[in-house]
Amino acid sequence: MARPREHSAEELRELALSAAGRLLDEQGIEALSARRIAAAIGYSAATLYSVFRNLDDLCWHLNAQTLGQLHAALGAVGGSEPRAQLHAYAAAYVAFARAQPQRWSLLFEHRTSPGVDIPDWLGASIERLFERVEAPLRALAPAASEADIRLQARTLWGSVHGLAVLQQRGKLFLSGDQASLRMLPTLVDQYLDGWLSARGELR
Amino acid sequence: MARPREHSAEELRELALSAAGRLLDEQGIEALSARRIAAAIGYSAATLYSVFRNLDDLCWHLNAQTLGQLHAALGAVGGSEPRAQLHAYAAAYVAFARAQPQRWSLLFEHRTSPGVDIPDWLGASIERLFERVEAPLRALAPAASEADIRLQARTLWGSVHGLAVLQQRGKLFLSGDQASLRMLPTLVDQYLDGWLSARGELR
DNA sequence: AAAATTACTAAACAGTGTTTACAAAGTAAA
DNA sequence: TTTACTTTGTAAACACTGTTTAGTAATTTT
Repeated sequence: MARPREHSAEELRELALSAAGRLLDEQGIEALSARRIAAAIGYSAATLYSVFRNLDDLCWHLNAQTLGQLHAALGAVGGSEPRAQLHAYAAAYVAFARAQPQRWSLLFEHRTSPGVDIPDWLGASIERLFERVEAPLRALAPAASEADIRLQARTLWGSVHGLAVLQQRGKLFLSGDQASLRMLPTLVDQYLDGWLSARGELR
Repeated sequence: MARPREHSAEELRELALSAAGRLLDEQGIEALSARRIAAAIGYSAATLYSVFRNLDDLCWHLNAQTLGQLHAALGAVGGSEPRAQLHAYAAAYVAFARAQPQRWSLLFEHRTSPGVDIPDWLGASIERLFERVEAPLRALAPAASEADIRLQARTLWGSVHGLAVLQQRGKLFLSGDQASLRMLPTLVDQYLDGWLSARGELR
């Protein structure tokens, strides 16, 4: 009963997100402004506010996309043996951070206004990252309690994450360039060895 | 031979930094604007640019202060046995991140303009963090090569850093509140066990 | 044809970092 | 003492930012 939309709300969201993703990849976080995103899809900045609550909201949706890509990347690693699977996960995780530096840093450095919490669906998606790691851990130590598996998964993955963070901060922290490549298997192997030997399941 | 300064350049830097630190602690990163910092010390924003290259530069100096505090906190941990010392370092590191959330996140999340690298003196101060960890590691495995010690120190510290990062991102990543408290000794112990048992030096 | 409804935007507001032209204040020379 | 010089510090401008609002233009319904 009134002027029809140029694009549906869904389409608009999609357009804005893909334009924002392109801007992010090509020009970095600084380029993510309402006016620039809008201009890239031929709309005015104000229109974005009809499909996103604010720019933070748009960033969360961008982060959801990124998490999807990360899940896809992790899903693609072929795993025969559990330990090899964990190595592959860790390598894929760090490789993703290296290949998508802008998206990855938006994912973990995007500061929301104080008091505003991360949306639930995003937290749940992050939780799934940890769960991925739990399966191989269970296979490695079938007798371990679920609580221990959860703890081990989060500890191991958190520490892998730490290496990814330091890798991104790059030259400042690690002297050599391939340093993080050597660090990663060292971390995973030694951590698992320590865990399994304590459990008497090392072989 | 001209109008004397109200405060010397050194004093001004000092004043601005302490005002900025106060703003940061009390109102968060968002409050770190040139006009607000300047107003807090009774100057205009433009005056800040006579003692700092830009606001990024001011932030780096703030980060240098923070690193100083962090070094002090780590220096205060009494260490008898090497393994206990490493535990104490890790606990102090994570405790610092928890006690000074704003300063800590400015330290690691402060995005500099692309192409602008972190100043050398700041990188050197970060390097000293790693070196702190090397000493106990050397004591644990006197026969280990220097290269291995360096690798182990950076891997272990990087992973501790990862847990600190996830702790700060808080509720989203870890369900329980004291989860990171249990994760930390688990990580350190298992990592060391894995390393030492591979070297045949575990006892 | 008139009325109603919706899509979209221009413009405003309050803020940001940073630069620049300038006034004010003091010292040094005359 | 007056003039010249030098330096400090700032107001104001510029080009941005996120966000809101008032209003126009386009379309459908009556």
